[in-house]
Amino acid sequence: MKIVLTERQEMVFKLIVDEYVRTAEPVGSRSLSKYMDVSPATIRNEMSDLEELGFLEKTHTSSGRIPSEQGYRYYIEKILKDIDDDTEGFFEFEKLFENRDIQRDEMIKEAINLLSQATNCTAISLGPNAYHSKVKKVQLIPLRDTQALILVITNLGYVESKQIMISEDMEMQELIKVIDLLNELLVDTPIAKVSEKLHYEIQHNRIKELLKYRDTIVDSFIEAFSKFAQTKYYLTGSSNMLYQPEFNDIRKLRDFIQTIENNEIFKIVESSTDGISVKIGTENHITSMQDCTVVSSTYDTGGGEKGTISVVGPTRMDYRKVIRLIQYIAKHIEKLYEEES
Amino acid sequence: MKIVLTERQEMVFKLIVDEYVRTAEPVGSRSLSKYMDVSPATIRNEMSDLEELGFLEKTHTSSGRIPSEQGYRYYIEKILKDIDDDTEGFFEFEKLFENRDIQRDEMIKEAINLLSQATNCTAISLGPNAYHSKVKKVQLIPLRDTQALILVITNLGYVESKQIMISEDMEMQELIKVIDLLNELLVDTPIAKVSEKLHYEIQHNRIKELLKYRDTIVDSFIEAFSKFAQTKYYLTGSSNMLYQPEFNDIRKLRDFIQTIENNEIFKIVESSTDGISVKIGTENHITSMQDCTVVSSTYDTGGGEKGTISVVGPTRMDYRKVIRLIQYIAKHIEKLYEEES
DNA sequence: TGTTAGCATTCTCGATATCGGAGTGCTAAC
DNA sequence: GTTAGCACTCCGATATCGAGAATGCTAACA
Repeated sequence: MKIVLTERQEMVFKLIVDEYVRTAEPVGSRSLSKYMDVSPATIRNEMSDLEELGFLEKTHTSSGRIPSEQGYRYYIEKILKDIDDDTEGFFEFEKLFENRDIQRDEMIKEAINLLSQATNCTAISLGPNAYHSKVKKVQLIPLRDTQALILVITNLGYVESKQIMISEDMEMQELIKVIDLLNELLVDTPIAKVSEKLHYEIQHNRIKELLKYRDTIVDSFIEAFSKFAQTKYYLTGSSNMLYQPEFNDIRKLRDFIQTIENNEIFKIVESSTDGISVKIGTENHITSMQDCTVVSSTYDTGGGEKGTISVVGPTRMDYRKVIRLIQYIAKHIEKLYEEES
Repeated sequence: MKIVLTERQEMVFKLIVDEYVRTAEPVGSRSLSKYMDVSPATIRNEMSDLEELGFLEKTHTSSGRIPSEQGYRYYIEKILKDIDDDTEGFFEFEKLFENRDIQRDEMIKEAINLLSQATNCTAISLGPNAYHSKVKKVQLIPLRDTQALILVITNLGYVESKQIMISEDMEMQELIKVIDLLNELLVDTPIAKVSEKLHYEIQHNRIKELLKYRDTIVDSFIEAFSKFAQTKYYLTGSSNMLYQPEFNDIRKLRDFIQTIENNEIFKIVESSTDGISVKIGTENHITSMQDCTVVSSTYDTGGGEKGTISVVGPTRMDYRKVIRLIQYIAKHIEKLYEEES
């Protein structure tokens, strides 16, 4: 069932959220009365009703009110409904995205830096990994007598390498043949299918040459291929938000740092669905994040891959600002990928 | 001038350091008397003398004693003098280094993980960067019509890449010529000298072909080269040490986290000289690290490059354990590099 | 001369008490 | 439906107190 608030309730609620976000202090009726032309007593009555509806909470019997999780949820739904596309206040970001001299990955990294600064929260970029791009070329480059470098390059420009030892009983001619064969087999194969394909070919004995070096060369290549599957992430700005009053409790502070260092935070971010997702407080299912909200947006790279931009901050964050920024950045990154293809 | 302590002073001092390291509490005369067969009063007299010599401190007029920076310094010098090479208690590490299936960089990373766990401190691995290795090969790999990947490979097996756009007025034949020329010029040139050499050649007009594409291709290559100069680092375990009592003060905790996130901590580690270096408290010149010690050891990669293994922890750390471990790990990494060359 | 017992003194730390301020809920009047 | 007034609650800052753990000093002892 849908709860409908009166206009004045709406106003009281919005004022409380805004004020609480600004000050981190429970909001009392008297301070609200300055913004409305009714008396504190009237506002108290409204507050009492809003509390009964589940939108507000008290920290103790005679404290002011703070928004509840449900309250935030309501507040955010309203924001998501009328997000504008205007870019007011995004000057730094526009300047960044207009810069043609910076490579895409660098640009994403810098956008994350700006995002964490602008929001005073932790900002995270996740993926995309190269798992779904296709093999473009496989190479072997001799470095010294006993050593060579194997290289794998994908159609999207990802590169992985691995050094290998060359024992004396391998002949260079033979090695080159192996590489040629691998190229023949693997070019245009999606990274995800490489291992499968190699095993298939080996089992069916189509490639006798490969077998001879199977243990060393082929395994090394498989290892190089598997590196593509690692998700690339970048996280920054956690120290900003630690100065927020919600982290005045030293245990919370420590637990949060640990959550970040253990990469637990990525579990939440990874699980986010397409489009914008907002996970408030207990919705995160991690104890040390019960006072935090994670806002994420995925972006599409065109190649079936998705990346994610996220902001982690106290539940008491400037949701409008955060959501607008994330959406803006995600769109622009998508555009970067489009331009390249 | 060299201060000589009596045997009993030596004993009192060592007991105080060990006890303080264990409990993080100032050590009183009565608790020491349990380990020595003299009365607390006698020990108090010794303590008083040791304080006058600058080895001990009080936290307030009637508190027990804690070691001073000078005291730690003395204690550490003694440890450094008689480090044994035995590997007692290093079982986990030995197991790791014996594993032939793991690549060097992965092994270093895992050793750093173990190091931070074993010491409850932050462990850091720095470098080596590829700045002093030599160009082995330069490549251009077409990806799509408008796009190509440039690759730079060094004799030590380092690889850097950069994607570039190919405008329509460039001809593939021409590009290949440029690459050939670059190879001719640069192979065997140390990365550090590449930029200089290119500029010299361009100025002296020896390479007309290059000029035509100077803005795009050559600059992109220079950018790829410059990536080699970036130091590679790995840091882990900062959340362990935050639970130590010296970080009970929330401001210290926050400031320390910030120091780590701002990479300031690397300034200290980078500046460490050859062999084992121990920087205690204020020797670090960073306010948020005044209660910390940084222990580092460099290791030699054989190619003129050096890497560093470091541990950052409270001044009250188990110095013997930390120093032995770091030395052991550094030696083994050096061995890994030797085996490869 | 070195060691030790005894004691006044100092300081920390946790528990308890006090008090002003901010805010609420309720009642009664407008 | 709104508002003034008032009793009540709770927080947080500050002060006070006492127990406990050390110390330094003095004087006695071997």
